[in-house]
Amino acid sequence: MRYEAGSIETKWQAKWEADGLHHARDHDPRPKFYLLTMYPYPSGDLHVGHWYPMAPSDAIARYKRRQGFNVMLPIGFDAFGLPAENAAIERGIHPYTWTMDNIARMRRQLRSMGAMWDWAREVVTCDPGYYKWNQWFFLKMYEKGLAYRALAPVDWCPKDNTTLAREQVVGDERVCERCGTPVVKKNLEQWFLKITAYADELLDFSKIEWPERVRVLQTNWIGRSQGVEFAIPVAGRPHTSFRVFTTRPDTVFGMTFCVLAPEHPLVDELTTPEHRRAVEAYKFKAARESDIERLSTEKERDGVFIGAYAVNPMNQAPVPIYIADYVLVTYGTGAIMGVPAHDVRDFDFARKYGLPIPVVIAPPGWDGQSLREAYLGEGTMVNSGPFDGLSSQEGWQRIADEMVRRGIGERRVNYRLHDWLISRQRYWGTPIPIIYCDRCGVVPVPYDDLPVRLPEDAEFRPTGESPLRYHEGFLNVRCPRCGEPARRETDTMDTFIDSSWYQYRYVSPHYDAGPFEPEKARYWLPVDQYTGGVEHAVMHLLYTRFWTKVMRDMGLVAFDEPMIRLFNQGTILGTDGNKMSKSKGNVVNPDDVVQKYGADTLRAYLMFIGPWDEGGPWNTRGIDGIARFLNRVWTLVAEPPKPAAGAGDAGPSERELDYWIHHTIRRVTDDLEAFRFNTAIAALMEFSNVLQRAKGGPLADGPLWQEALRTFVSLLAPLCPHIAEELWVEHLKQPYSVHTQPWPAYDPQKATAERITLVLQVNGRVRDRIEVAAGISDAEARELALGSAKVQQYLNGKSVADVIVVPGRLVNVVVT
RNA sequence: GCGGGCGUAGCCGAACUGGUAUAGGCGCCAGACUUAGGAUCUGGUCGGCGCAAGCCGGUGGGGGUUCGAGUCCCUCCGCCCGCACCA
Repeated sequence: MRYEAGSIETKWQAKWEADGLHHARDHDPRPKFYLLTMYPYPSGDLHVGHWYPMAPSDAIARYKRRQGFNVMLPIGFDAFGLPAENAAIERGIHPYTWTMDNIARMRRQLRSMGAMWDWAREVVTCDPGYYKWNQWFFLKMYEKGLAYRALAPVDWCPKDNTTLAREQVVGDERVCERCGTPVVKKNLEQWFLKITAYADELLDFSKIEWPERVRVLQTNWIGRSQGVEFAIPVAGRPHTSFRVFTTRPDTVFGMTFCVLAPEHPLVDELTTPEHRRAVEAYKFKAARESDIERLSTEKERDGVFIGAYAVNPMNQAPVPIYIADYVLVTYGTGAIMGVPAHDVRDFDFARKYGLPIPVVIAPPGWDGQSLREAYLGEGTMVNSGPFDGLSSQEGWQRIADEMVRRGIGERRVNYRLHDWLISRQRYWGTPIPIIYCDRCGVVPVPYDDLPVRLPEDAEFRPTGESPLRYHEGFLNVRCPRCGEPARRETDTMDTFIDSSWYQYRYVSPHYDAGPFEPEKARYWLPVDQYTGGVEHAVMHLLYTRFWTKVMRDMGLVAFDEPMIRLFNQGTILGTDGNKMSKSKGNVVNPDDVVQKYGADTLRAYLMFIGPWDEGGPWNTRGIDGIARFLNRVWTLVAEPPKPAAGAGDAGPSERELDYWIHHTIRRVTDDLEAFRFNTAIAALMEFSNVLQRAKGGPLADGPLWQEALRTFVSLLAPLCPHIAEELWVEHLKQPYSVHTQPWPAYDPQKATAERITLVLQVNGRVRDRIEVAAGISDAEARELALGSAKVQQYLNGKSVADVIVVPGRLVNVVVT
């Protein structure tokens, strides 16, 4: 009989479901284990890439449960976002309909995997019962000053006449994904969350076990730098100055110019009439091109003199003021001191415009000549007035002290991290619960009025403008304070808000008195193990850490980090080695694979491709190997031994079979513990090959044989849950369910082979291999090695300098 | 440019703290069973020389440490992924 995956899988899925086998109970004496995999976005483009993160995490969940944990493995959908709205604009389907249809399709498809998801905890973020709490959190943050409104540069598409979300700006050319027009920056009033208030704490990873890679990415993204911010007066204007930030106050005497960002607020005021034309032209160019030009690595640094001069506060030297787009308005103060001798960019700039390049930090052994390139290292201060002769490190502190003493500057820490811009000029997202009243100003929506619901009867215009701006019923509202007519905020929230706290909602998805039920949260939280793609390293994974710290400071949770451990799986690629995409025609549809091979085969294949964190290309032939393996497993367990088979081979001895049982338990246990699914499956394949041989021999059908089969099926169960259940219950006649049986334990004694191959080397080269008892003493091993005829052959009269014995492995005879 | 990672058979990949390189799978070759097989089973499969026993070479190149290096150190080459004028 051939193994019929289809009927077996649907049968057990139905029974598990009916028995509530996968429901995670809130009150349970077992230790809890909260395993979370990043929830999927319900795009219409379903492929096997959705299974790749999911199947192994289900195997972990099943393994952990067998280890005695009360495991929660929830599932939900990241349901807000741009593709739904684009479908609405392009095809006239309402985003809600589009999203819910996709979710329905995905639910069915995901269920066919046979994973132990607790569907009773499902969370869908576009449900008002969910996004109500986004709004609640927003209001709480607003009260604490963590949500604020400010003018900010955003990406703007001049053709569609609308702002674009980050994700809508595509390609190296940074164009609008819909019309291909290059985006520009535009200043708009936007809502921000004050993530920078937590920048320093977010740099502390001591309470989590996350991959080095993610920690490095987050650290760089936050980009902490220490320096001094100080004021530079403008020449001839006693009351005008601008501030600059520097990490090198020790170089301040080398300043020969200043640069303001083109968008700096003082530019217009300081520009002299004869330079206005050039300045305006440069500003225009910078606004239109900065983001595009930035991509060319060899872009020449340029700028424009604005006609005004600044005064170096340390030596009163006047220096020209330029604008240049290499100075960013978004970092530091949007202005810098130009010290060409000790900064690469300033050096290039000074060369281009013929500005002097005086050395103020002498490199060790400096000959007094001018520099060929900027010198960035430490050295001795020169040309720096009273600070001459100091080391640059000491000069750093002394000049900083002097600036503080004179009240013109202070020590400062700057971050690359910006506050989180959450406003989206989009319909399909959580409405920001704010009302604008002409009399009362910015008024938060009262908590009792939450949720602010998205109107269903929205009109999606081809221009891409948010329907909320034209929806009279949504827009017009009474001010909650004075009762006069007012307007709603029409922007919605970034969807990364949804994913910042979804793990908390799974704890009590239907709870109505708060984002989650405190008592249950105390039991389940935080997440013990999180898995997902590394592409979220500096977005979602940073935001959710921020969110947790805010919740902690609100008294909602008592811990500092949302997820203790993190694992980043790789990406599954198409048969051509490229990322799977519809346009490339290399997409593998899991439905087809399940139809042809069954879910267990697909699961095992995905885990067998290679290390989980590396991903890899889909290989159509490779899955045939797994299908053959499961067919052999089926025959092995379900069909009675045939005495005639394997006549020439007596198979393993009883001791050997016992060894294989315990050896395999150890290997599979260690591998699952470390998420090494590929080698766990290889271990099972080896075991099955041994069992195959045993089946033809005298051991078949004895008690040890039965134990071997039970062990094999038991170890296979987390990886291939259906076939294991079928074999366990129907053929081995063991109690339902294999998935609730204790994980097999191994006996370390039995897991050690009785006899081993001892490698004999002469000067590190293998010369002989002999089979010996595993427990052989070093002295015995030494004697056997020296007694080996082959070893003797290589000794050949030379004197033995040393004999190195590695117990259980080898003997190396060193001769001279 | 800076940061992180990687390089092992024809292909995907094993190899724990340095200790038999290439487990397991794919593919390929041969055989068995078959009317037939792209089904199934069995055996073989790093390269060179050799009838064979065996010898030699071999983990991107070169060098080093060590009794012993895929693993550690230096250096070069190639590939992938982030960030990219951050003052």
